[in-house]
Amino acid sequence: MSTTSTTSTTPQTAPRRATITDVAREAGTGKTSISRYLNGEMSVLSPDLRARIEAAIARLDYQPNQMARGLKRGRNRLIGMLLADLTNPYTVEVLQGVEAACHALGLMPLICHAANEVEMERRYLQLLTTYRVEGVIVNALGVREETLRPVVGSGIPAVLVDRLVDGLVADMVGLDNRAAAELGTRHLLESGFDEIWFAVQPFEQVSSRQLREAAFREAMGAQAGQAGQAGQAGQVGQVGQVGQGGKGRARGHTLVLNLADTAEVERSLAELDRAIDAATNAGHSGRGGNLANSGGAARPAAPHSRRIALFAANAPVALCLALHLKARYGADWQSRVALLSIDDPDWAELTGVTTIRQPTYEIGYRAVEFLHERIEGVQTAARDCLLPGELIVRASTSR
Amino acid sequence: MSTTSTTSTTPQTAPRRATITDVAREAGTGKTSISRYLNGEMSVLSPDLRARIEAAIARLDYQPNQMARGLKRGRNRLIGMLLADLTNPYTVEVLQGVEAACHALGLMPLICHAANEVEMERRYLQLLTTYRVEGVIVNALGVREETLRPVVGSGIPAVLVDRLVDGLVADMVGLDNRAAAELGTRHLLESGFDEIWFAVQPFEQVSSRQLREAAFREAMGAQAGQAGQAGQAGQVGQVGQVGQGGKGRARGHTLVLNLADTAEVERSLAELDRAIDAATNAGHSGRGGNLANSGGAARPAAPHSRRIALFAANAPVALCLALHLKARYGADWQSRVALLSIDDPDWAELTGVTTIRQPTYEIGYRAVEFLHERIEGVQTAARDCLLPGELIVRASTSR
DNA sequence: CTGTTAGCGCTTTCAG
DNA sequence: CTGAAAGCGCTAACAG
Repeated sequence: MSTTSTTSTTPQTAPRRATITDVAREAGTGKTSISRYLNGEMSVLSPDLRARIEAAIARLDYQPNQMARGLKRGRNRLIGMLLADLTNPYTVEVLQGVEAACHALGLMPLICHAANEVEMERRYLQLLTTYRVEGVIVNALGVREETLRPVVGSGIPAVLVDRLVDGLVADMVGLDNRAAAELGTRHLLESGFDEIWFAVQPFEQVSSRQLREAAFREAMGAQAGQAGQAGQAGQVGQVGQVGQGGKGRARGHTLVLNLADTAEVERSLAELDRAIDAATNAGHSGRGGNLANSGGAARPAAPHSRRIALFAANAPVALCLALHLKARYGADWQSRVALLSIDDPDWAELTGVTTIRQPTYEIGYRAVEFLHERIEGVQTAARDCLLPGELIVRASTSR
Repeated sequence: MSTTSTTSTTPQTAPRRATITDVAREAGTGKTSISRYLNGEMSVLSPDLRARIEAAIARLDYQPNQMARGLKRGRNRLIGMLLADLTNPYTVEVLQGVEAACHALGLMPLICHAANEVEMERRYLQLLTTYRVEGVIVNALGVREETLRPVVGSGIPAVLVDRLVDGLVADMVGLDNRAAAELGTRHLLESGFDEIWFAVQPFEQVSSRQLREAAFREAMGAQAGQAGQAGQAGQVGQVGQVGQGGKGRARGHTLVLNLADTAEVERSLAELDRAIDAATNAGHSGRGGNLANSGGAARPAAPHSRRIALFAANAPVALCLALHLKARYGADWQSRVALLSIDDPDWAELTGVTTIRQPTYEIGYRAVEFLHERIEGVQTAARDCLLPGELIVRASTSR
């Protein structure tokens, strides 16, 4: 690395940008006409004047100052886009839709990445407010009505993405969580798994997670025959009834994975490991040794063991599970447990994991459309736009 | 989906935000004092006045308008961050560093995602200019000096990330490409591979790709014994000399993968397949049928076959290769070819692919620091900051 | 210590 | 068709 450091501070004499006044002078006319030209009011300009202006602008390489325009007009075409976590492929994809829509509607998105920090979130929201954005699209984490106060309180329209915010009434667009979770669960059930673990991050605060988890439990309860009682929701809730390998009812569990806390994750995964070993009929002795069960190294899972599947509530959770399983059971972990995930990251295809793809692009696009309408003054009651997910079956669940 | 559409357009009567004038009136003083308060010039305010102002601000929930401040001051603390492709994990990681640095330096990054569209790139650069950002950090694709003209021409400082821009002299921070490529190549060589394919996107335009490819060729040429002549660089260049399985010199090839063109990719991959099948001594009758060379279809890799490795110039290329190989050779493709990639995406660990991790966070952080210095007027000659990559050996190359 | 006075660059009445 | 004048919300000399 070569980093010279001749710190010779001397406030650069930037070749001052041309202003509307300069152009007016250069074109031998008044600022008003220039302004008219800039705003496309061509019909009100004589061809001659128009030509002179055009020339002057070119000669001076003039570019109108958006800030100034915004100040005067009271609208700057800026909207804020608050993202909880760019590390999640979901977010990036939604963003693509947002960008496309903004482009189409002449808006400029101010992208703010909270990087999973509630504090950042607050800071950005506040910042967006001071920059007088015309609206905000929010996909955040700990957002409570209170956090959104500075913006919503200022009368700045907001539309929510993926999750609702408790006290707040606002448009929201996202996945049809209930349907998606049900779709996934049914697929697993139909594929004949006897035990399904729904892994999800702490969901008390996040509506989408809540809905997914609830729908999973319901779907488990509604298996084929009679309806089952809903299991209690807790660290590790239990849903449905025990099914003995064959055709009985499949068993359902909820596993909370607090990705923000390594120790907790560790504990949850241990819980899971125990279940897998049990279901799979294979004793597994910790990090050193392994599987000293069935004599022959034949198949990893004993013949009559229960088939177990993991249902990840989103990509980050799925990745966490996959990494763990791979570390524990080796490259061949999928022969032991199936994995299904909501979200469809690139490694899913590579790894053969079944997923439920969210219509991310459209989610982003619609969000901007909603926001745009609000900005234009539409007064409709808060709307919810729930888009369907698409099941992509891969090797993991279709052996 | 439920989307009501009672489009009752009625330009919302937003509860107008309080202005500095309102506060002044409310506090029974002049705007100047308010301004002073806002700018922390507390020492110049009597405790009494100060208290009144404080109260007034709170009462009115006043928030200074950044646009107006910027207009007056001539600086708005905004910097532009132009990204070529958020889909690439590298980009997101760099962004984290950028955000952290901005936070620390009191800057607000305007993130612009070109999504691999040269046109977008131009548009955004232009836009950033009109918003009068104080500087830009550029990580772009087709950027030629010309595209950057609007900004650099305006005297707006710019710092490049990852790649240089031909005609432009500006600070740049990125990976030490030569060292990284050499590191990777040497690792492969030392691991005993007999044939190495360096896969890279078209590199004529992108300095970092160029450097990586060149360094790869050099490293191949500099193998153990005598130096070998540099192979020609072309669609499929050849480097180094043929080595017969055992201890001879390893053979090197460059494979260009134009990810933007499916057909081209197809062709390049076919080329690669042939090589793999040949090296691997195994007839593989793919869906089209091919390789009618070696008779027996015995084990995937014959005993005395050459060991072949792929060296991907970055994550997108690596992903493309991995997906293809998996599709062609099944889940067990890694027993046939080894894969090493510059960049360390999450699926690398999951999949056991060896990588060279870039110090992404630091790259982003340094870029902002450089830019900040420039904004403050530092006049030093253009600097290059080359950070080292870290080799992360995984199963793929360490059997 | 505090207020008055000019604008920053642009849009928008309101008269020509 | 065209321009002069009055600000948008805020800061920065200058005087008190």
